[in-house]
Amino acid sequence: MPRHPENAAASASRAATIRDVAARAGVSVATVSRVLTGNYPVAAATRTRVLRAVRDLDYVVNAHARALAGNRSKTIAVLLSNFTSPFYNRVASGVEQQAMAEDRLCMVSTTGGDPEREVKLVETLREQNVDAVVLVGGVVDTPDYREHMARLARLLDSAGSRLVVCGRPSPGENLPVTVVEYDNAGGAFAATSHLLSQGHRRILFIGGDPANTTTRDRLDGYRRAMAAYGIEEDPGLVIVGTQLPQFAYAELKKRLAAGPPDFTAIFAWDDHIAARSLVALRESGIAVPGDVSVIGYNDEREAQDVFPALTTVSIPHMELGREAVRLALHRDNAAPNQHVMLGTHIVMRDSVRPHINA
Amino acid sequence: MPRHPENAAASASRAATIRDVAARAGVSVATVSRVLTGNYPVAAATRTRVLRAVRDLDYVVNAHARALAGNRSKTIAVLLSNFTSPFYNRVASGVEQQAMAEDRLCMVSTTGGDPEREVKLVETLREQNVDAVVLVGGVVDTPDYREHMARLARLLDSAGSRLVVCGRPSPGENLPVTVVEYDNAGGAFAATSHLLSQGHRRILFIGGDPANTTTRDRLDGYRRAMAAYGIEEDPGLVIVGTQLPQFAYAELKKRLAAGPPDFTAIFAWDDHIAARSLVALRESGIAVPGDVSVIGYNDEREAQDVFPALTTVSIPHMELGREAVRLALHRDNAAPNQHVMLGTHIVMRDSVRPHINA
DNA sequence: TTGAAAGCGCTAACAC
DNA sequence: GTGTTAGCGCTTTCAA
Repeated sequence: MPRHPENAAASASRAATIRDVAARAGVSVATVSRVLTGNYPVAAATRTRVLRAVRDLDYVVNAHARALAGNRSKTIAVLLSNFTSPFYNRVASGVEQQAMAEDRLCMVSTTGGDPEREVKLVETLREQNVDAVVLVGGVVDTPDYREHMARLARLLDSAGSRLVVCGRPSPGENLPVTVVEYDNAGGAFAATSHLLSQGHRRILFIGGDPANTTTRDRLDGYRRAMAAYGIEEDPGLVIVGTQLPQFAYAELKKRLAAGPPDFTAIFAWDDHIAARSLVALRESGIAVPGDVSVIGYNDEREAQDVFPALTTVSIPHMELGREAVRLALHRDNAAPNQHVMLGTHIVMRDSVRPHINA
Repeated sequence: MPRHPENAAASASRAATIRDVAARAGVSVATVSRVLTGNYPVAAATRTRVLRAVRDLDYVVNAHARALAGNRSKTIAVLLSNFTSPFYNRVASGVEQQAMAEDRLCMVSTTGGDPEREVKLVETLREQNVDAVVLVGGVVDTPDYREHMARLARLLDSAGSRLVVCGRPSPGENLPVTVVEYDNAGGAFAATSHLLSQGHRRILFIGGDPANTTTRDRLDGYRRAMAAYGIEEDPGLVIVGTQLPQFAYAELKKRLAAGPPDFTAIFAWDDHIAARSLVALRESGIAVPGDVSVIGYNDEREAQDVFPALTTVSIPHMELGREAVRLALHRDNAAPNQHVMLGTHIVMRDSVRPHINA
């Protein structure tokens, strides 16, 4: 039994198309299209009729047909290493915010930190015809990987899309890629300098995967600050391995079990590691900041809730994401590669105290 | 100057299409399509030639054309209230995991907790022809909102898509919607009962927006547990308002400044609020769990890092997300509405101690 | 100001 | 096994 057209939308087995709208409004599909895209003058009366038909039929354009017919797909893709790191999420949040402001949809996927999977996802995103692909976070930087990135950048570029890397170094010069960094090494330099200015000389660097670019840069800042104070590096004061908090926790416990700390301050790779270090310290009967000072990185919410509240390095996460989208969408075709670096700053709380007997 | 076809991919202004591949492989587009979708037998030699052409041209299918030509778009959409809540992220993580396992892309957007924006986003997602839309997290449940949801469910359904609500009550019976809940009230009941079994009688419930369904359920569990112990409710022991940690912090400080605590335990709306409560308590010179016990909800990573480590209610976040996708994709058309409820459990740590002088 | 019609790139009958 | 071809729903010339 045929249904009344009035009821069609609510129970139709097939979604309404532009043709249905045109028929109902008594105009051509072209006119409907014009009303909907709004890029062409249409008589007011006609527009009203079309709009009414659209409402009556619960019509929405088919984004795929629209994308196919020439327009881009109006989406920005973000690739994170995982969903559960507040750091990445805040960047993603910034991306999403700006994407929305620029009338784009936002698509988030995770790579699990696996470069291979990252490459494969970019392929898939290429299929989607996205406006830009934003890669967030540090990575293991091998020549092989760089080569892959370079290829992806060109591929995306030739498809009218854009590769943006956010919080990681450029995969190379003269590539059609947008780089949005924060001053990672600078933040580490500042954190270490802060500790040094408080009289600390034996500063333990803990956490992070040494192959990771983020670790490399933070370690670099740490070393430069030490050198600037004329302190030669003690390799025994650098504990790296993985960026898992439990790694740092276990290492610290082991070290503290072996004897009293041979350091007066800790520069933790990030706030999670700092938080777990606080626990290890407390369990070993060492007071913070009484006996040992601790400084973190990232200024995560957690930093305010642990005891004592963490002094840490704040990164402009959201702004990183926003800038990524802004740059990718409004790029100047004359200048193929864009590169900006955002600053960081220290947030002082209660986990650092001057060291007197230096 | 025309380029060599060999170089075309790297610098073409136009991405390769299936026709280019067909031409290069010396076959028809249909054959290329068959090789690519793999749903039809093709001679081995032909397949090899096609695959080579694909590689040579850096060809990837146009997802929009494919979606338009009949297939669904192979994407799952997730709507969160925000990106920065670990709770939502873990659910999103589960969704993404399962989506990937089912060979789907995952699209995440945020609503800022605004029902109106949620509705608008679902519209946009409808344009995208997604396989399913997963709505995560509690919401302000008004009749108006329910009506909207019902409409969206039908709309999505008629477009062959599926609405999944995750961690919030069903918008109504007999609707083509999948509901994946966790036992929110049950968790609150267990948490409160745990406190009661430890001898606590004056238990402060703190945090949450009373209009929010999550708050409603947790408060319900709290009350049922109190009633089960024959304790009549003291409205002065329920502090609700917003789910912002600073709200709970400020309220608690105010109350503690006015005099010694008139409660021996706190049931915090979530772990963030519990963490901030810990800070407020510490600042007011009240020992935890010596003077006051605290229990949280969600078992966020933070729960392990604060001092003392929080006893809390664990929710199967990831499983919630996975189940949402699983159900949405493999639904039985005969049974329009699906509904599952996952259990919660208490994780005991150091923030609860028996209350002696009860 | 509006309509007709030619694609966009792909899949899936339908032929051979 | 493989090729031909008719759409999928939309945008956009080109005409009127």
